Amino acid sequence: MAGKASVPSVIWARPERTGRGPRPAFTRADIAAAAVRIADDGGLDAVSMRHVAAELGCGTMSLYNYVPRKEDLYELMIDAIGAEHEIRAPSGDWRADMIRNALETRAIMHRHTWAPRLMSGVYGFSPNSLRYLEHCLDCLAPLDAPYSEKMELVALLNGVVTTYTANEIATSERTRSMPWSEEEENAVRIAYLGGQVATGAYPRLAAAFMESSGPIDLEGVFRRALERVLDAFDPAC
Amino acid sequence: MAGKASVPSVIWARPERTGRGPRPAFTRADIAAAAVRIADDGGLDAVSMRHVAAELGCGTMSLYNYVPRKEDLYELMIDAIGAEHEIRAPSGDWRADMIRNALETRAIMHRHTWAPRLMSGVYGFSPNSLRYLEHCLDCLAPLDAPYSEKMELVALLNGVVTTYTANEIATSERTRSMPWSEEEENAVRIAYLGGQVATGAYPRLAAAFMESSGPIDLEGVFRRALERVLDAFDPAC
DNA sequence: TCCTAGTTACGTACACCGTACGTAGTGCGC
DNA sequence: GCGCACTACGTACGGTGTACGTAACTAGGA
Repeated sequence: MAGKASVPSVIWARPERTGRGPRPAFTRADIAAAAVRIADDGGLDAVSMRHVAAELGCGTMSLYNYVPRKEDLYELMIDAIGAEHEIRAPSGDWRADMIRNALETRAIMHRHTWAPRLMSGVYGFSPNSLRYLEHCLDCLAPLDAPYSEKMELVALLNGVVTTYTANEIATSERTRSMPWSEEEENAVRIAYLGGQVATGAYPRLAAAFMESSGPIDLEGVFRRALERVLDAFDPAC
Repeated sequence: MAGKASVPSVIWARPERTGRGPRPAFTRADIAAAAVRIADDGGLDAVSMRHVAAELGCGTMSLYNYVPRKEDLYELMIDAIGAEHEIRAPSGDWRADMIRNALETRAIMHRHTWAPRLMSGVYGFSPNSLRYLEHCLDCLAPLDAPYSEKMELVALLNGVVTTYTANEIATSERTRSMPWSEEEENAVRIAYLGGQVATGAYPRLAAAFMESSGPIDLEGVFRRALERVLDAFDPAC
């Protein structure tokens, strides 16, 4: 009556099995693990329903019993790597704990370089996401602020971690995938960017590039950004 | 010798036309405009090489003369909406100027809701990106800091704008696309999330949801986040 | 001036994608 | 024990990006 999908579209809202008919051959964890394995070596584009089904050793369409749409498969993948967060008791120093959490998230994303691309299209209420969110709130207990503000902190921090790490991964993959890497860096930055700057249209950019020296320390930039975000929530600042 | 692609993969590094053979029928701007038009009504998934070619009134494979790979089409799209930034002379108040820039970026993204999804896979040195970056550095002239720090400010601010706006768009599209919108919100948040919380496994989350009241003011949250990030760079704080 | 090399234009073809649909087999709840 | 809900999966359809081959065209060098 209301269209094709009369069932909640969020996969976490439907039970894993209902207890009728033959028992399912796989768990969601199995499927997620297979998909993650494929994405880890082969990239996100290698994750297709056919491919995942083959990895599991079943027919393509059988997968649709477990995962109604491909988007839900992505959801399972995000949840699966969320399990890699090592939850440990808060130390009492909320800044240190949150920095640790952020660095761990970054490490996970570097381990699964497809993750940032998925992050921005996903629901965010998977079991492991809830677990991680709960843990963050736990770490933030010493901070005297309403929960709404703590939620904003977590959201902001996660956003910064995601965008920064996405950038790191993008640049690293760009230079890795090119056979000319060094030459490309020169050809583009000098011939094009340098060419643009030399037109005089971008005087401040030109000055900025003059000032910059040597390769930039990505982790340093990342940590500094974290500190700044945390500063913004620290009453002691 | 070195593989299939012996030409720089960044589209901005190759000239728009080379002056031999029949003159091109379209400019990059034409192509970008067509793609943006398609994405605006029809979503990003509607942007296919065939579709864009049809919109331009040419054969599919002709498009490949202008745009070697689809990824480059995305690059053109991002650059095209970057032109919507209205560059105006800095006011002297760098905080106000940067907030204006951020709000404008947010407005552009709300006008082109597919933009955030593209942002994290794109080179970032398109002409209009350079123009915008130059403008930001211009606005930041009154701020006494090295260029490296100003670059970090711009990066952090852009990251925050992108993630926040992406979230806004994601939630708004989720509730829009569902016929049950209100029911879904209840079914999921109460039946599932509430169910999870009721297990007692997430005490802090439970407390947070108890505390939350009424719908949240998205723009308020956004502005607050901006202010916080700027605080972190303001020597007067 | 003509020739030729580099471009544009574009149709065809291939491999792959998500998934709607139909059919067959299976085992729990009544 | 019956029936129904579930699993399993083959086939098929309409779509995708793009490699390749061919024909038309035009600017630079002879």
